[in-house]
Amino acid sequence: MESKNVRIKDIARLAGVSVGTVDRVIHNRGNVSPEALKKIMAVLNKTGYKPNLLARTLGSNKKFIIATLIPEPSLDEYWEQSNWGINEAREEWSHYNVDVRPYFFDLYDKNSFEKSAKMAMDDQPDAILSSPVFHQEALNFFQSFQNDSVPYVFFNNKIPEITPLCFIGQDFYQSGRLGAELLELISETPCTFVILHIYEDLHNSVHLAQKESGFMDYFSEMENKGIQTRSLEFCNHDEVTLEKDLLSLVSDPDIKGLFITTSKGTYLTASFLKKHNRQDIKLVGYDLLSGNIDHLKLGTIDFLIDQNPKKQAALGVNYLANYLIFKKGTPNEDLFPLEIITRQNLKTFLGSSIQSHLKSSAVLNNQSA
Amino acid sequence: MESKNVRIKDIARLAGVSVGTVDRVIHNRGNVSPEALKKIMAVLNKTGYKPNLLARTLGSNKKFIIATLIPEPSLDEYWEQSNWGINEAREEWSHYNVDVRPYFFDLYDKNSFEKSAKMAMDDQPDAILSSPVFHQEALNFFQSFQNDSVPYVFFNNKIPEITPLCFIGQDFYQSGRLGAELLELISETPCTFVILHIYEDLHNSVHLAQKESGFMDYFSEMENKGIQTRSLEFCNHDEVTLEKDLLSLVSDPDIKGLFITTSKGTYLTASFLKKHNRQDIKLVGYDLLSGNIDHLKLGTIDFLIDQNPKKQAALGVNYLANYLIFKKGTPNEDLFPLEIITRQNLKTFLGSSIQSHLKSSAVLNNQSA
DNA sequence: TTTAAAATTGTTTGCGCGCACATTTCAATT
DNA sequence: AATTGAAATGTGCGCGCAAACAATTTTAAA
Repeated sequence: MESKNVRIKDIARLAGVSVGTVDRVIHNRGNVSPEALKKIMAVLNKTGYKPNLLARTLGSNKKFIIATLIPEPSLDEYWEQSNWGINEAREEWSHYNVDVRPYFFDLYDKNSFEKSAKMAMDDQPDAILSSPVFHQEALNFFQSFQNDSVPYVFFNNKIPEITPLCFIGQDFYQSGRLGAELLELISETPCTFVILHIYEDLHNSVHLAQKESGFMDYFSEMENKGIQTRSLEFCNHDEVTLEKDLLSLVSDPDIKGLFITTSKGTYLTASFLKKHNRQDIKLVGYDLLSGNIDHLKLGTIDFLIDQNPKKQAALGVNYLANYLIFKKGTPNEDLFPLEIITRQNLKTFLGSSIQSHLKSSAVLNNQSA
Repeated sequence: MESKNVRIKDIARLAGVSVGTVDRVIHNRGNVSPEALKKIMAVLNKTGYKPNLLARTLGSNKKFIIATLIPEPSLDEYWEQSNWGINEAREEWSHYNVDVRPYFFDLYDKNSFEKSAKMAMDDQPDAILSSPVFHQEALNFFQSFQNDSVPYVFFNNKIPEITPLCFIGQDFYQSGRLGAELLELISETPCTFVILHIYEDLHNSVHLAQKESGFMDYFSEMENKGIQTRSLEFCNHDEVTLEKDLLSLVSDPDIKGLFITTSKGTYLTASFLKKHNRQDIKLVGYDLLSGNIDHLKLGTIDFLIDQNPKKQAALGVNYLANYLIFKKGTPNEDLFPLEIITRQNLKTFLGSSIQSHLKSSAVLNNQSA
């Protein structure tokens, strides 16, 4: 019915050379005469040779080290979920030739990033997975060893100046448009919508800016239905200041909806609205943090857009591992579908995040589904 | 830093026996003395031995056949997508010891199901993946070889009387609730919502009934906001009859929203609404068929719920392949997250269905992410 | 020419496992 | 005590490949 898979041995026989020479050609190791090369290439093309990845991995006992560099997960639920993803992939690959070594840094301390990055490099990793939340520091760091050709993959955050092997995350612009659409769908016009960036401090906000563009464009493109938009940044706020600022914001009776661009900001705002009994204001935010889940159930939050930090991180490791071991290419970027969470589908997302759908196998197929 | 992975040889050494005996214990082949068993088990547990799946697969040259049995894809866009998933998984596994053999039957001909099923069995497959759309016929068929212990996985459809190795699909009840919620979110009350089952004929509608329960329960649970519900079945309709029935339905001015439970019914209804300029009626339906995509873009359809037929099918193959080769267990059911598609996130779903997120490797990790 | 160095080619080993097969143990039967 | 055979245990090969290693041929310098 189907021909047996062609092996290196078969190639060698057909080309009239030994397996060693074939191996040299396959791996571009040089020291092959032009004639031999030509013959082997011909056979290789004719037979459509595909190496047996199982055997390849088994045979080579080279160990690969993948360093991961993300914010300390114990301090932040979002990064905790990323870390789950890393650990999951780590576990998957642990039996083979891949050693995933996690490094963490303090989300509020640029120095700690540099320190952890240095420690990671001391391990001489073969690849790096990182979420470069500190723009300038990450820029310095990753540029410094670009010539070392240590491949790296970014997730969650981009650095515009640098092109990693792959970026894994969302289409932030479209994400902003989606937030706008969701608010519009559930609100009565005319009214004012506010896009609100609530973040700790210091971290680069390229992706927040993109969300904002999307949000704004959405409304400016449509025929005027009497929707006003405002943009605000609450940065470096303590809770008291945040509450004060939010109070003054929602005192505007035209405001019917808020779009919060950060996951932590989402539940902070939800708590505020709940406390002041302003559930009339619609709220769209990000991610399945426990606080967000609670407020979604309560109805304080109307929609969540899931960034799926766990899956992002796990996929990052898988891409790199496949790249190292099987020389599989990665896409330049892998932008996840924008998943909308409501009260009624929440449960189905929680269930599957435990036993999720990256089910195929990290080692052999990198390719879609 | 980390101990080298423990091998069978190490187990044997630590337990003071030979690798052969360890092998017998690992595979429950019997013929092992109680003392040896005890010692080996102890070492096995202590070391947390995990077999090297690469080596295991490489060494054994047993070929497995997985038969897939679904409706003819050329006649139906939904099943075409399922078939993509099968082919993708088939390709992934083709280099190894798994041969996926697709069989098709006519969605409108029960006899053809029985015929194809028979043909599939003649191949003596080691496992079967199917979507049992014909209730009684599938029941007969799968019961007949239950004692042969050929494992089978269902996707898309369930048969209540039979428990397959795994069911892959949606939580239909919750799916109905989600449809209800989405309609409610975008409509102004008081009004009437209609849940509409439009299907060809004959196929078992257990999952449609569950969607209906969810839909109805959602509204009956909430405090009365003046929402009426109706349920209708348009079955075995030609286009003319369908149009007539729809016309009479939407002549009721209270009707502000429709929930269509089938993918094909969704674009048929959308076309109707478009043609008669009744885009004021909200429409929630199923799946990314091209007609549905068009009408979602146009705004005739407000929300689509994606059943992800491609991913369901691919995952089904992966589960079975992993089960056969690696003896990996499967969950009893794998219910996908209920994905909501709108105009603004549509693009992100289309992009990733081409190059989707079942990225890990089908062969080695079956385990989540 | 002779000879060493370089370039090219061929051979072998081992990765960890499954499985076929060989070997040993030991109790039951003669 | 000798024989048998089943139960228990041990050994060795091969899966396809990478890489170390060995052998051969070619080239260039003496």
